[in-house]
Amino acid sequence: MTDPKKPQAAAFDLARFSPYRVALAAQLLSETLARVYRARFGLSIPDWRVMVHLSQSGRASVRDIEAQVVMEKSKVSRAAARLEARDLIAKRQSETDKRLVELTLTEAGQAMMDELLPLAAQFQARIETQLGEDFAGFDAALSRIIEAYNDRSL
Amino acid sequence: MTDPKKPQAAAFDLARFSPYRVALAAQLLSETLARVYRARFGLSIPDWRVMVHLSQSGRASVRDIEAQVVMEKSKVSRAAARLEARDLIAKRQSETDKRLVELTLTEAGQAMMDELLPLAAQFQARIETQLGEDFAGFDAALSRIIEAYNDRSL
DNA sequence: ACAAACTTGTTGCAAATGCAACGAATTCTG
DNA sequence: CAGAATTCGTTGCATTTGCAACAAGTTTGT
Repeated sequence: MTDPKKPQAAAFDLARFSPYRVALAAQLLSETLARVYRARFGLSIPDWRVMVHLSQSGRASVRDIEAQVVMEKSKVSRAAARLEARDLIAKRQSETDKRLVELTLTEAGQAMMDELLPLAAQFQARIETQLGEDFAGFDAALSRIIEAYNDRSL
Repeated sequence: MTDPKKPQAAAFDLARFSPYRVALAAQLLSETLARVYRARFGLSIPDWRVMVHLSQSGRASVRDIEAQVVMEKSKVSRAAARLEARDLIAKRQSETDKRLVELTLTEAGQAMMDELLPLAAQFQARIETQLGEDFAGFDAALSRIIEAYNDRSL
């Protein structure tokens, strides 16, 4: 018999709380990846996100990256400054709109991504293998969450 | 025909990269919750995690929380200091091992959790509803990830 | 029983972060 | 077209973070 005085509060268990579990999974995956990025390429996660986006889009402004990669613009700006200092990307003022800064990969940056992206793809493949039949539901759930909470709801 | 010069690098797409998607989902969920914790209770996420753990375990040392809630001990220590200053938790030296600090909820802290936990439970229920049939696979996948990456693998 | 090794929690410090403010550029409005 | 409002990127500032160093306490090995 359980103590009738404690209303049990639905016996809340942090270890079963999805927001906590997602945060934990994200942290573990990020740390694993960050170890590779950092050790082999000297990239932080913001750095890496900027590099990947440029590798995909060819060129992009700070604002583009802010929107598509979901990082504060100041974070993007500082990542870009770091990457430019290392000559991995080039920054130049856009000609059509002089407020915008056009970011592009340099050759060195391109070369780094040629080395890095296969590793990332491999990591992705590994995750899919590890999750097996659960991957589909997992990915679908992520899509729903991302969509549902993408603006300031609740 | 695609350009034979670009090896395509498996056409890497950040938006399909699971670590990125998980990080994004975690960020969105955390922000949503943090808004509630902060606005209604003045708690940061580290604060909230400590409170929840104490609410479950009754008493715990910094090290216990570090292990079970996966937060750096300095983060736990500082959260505990903040919470003690607000009189939401009590800190005292353990009698059996004087290195340890025993943390417990004060009455005020208990009262806060009595108000907070139902909201959390409600949020959890909402997520499960939103994810519907995908929730099972989602949760199973999270378990696998958490288990697989919980030590310094890769 | 004693020294060495380890554990626990706090703190100093440098780096990262979020936010607001800003200057420059552009768009909107009448 | 002029002035107001908006957008863009950077930077200053206060806060948070992670890491290493540390003091205090405990355990281990002999």
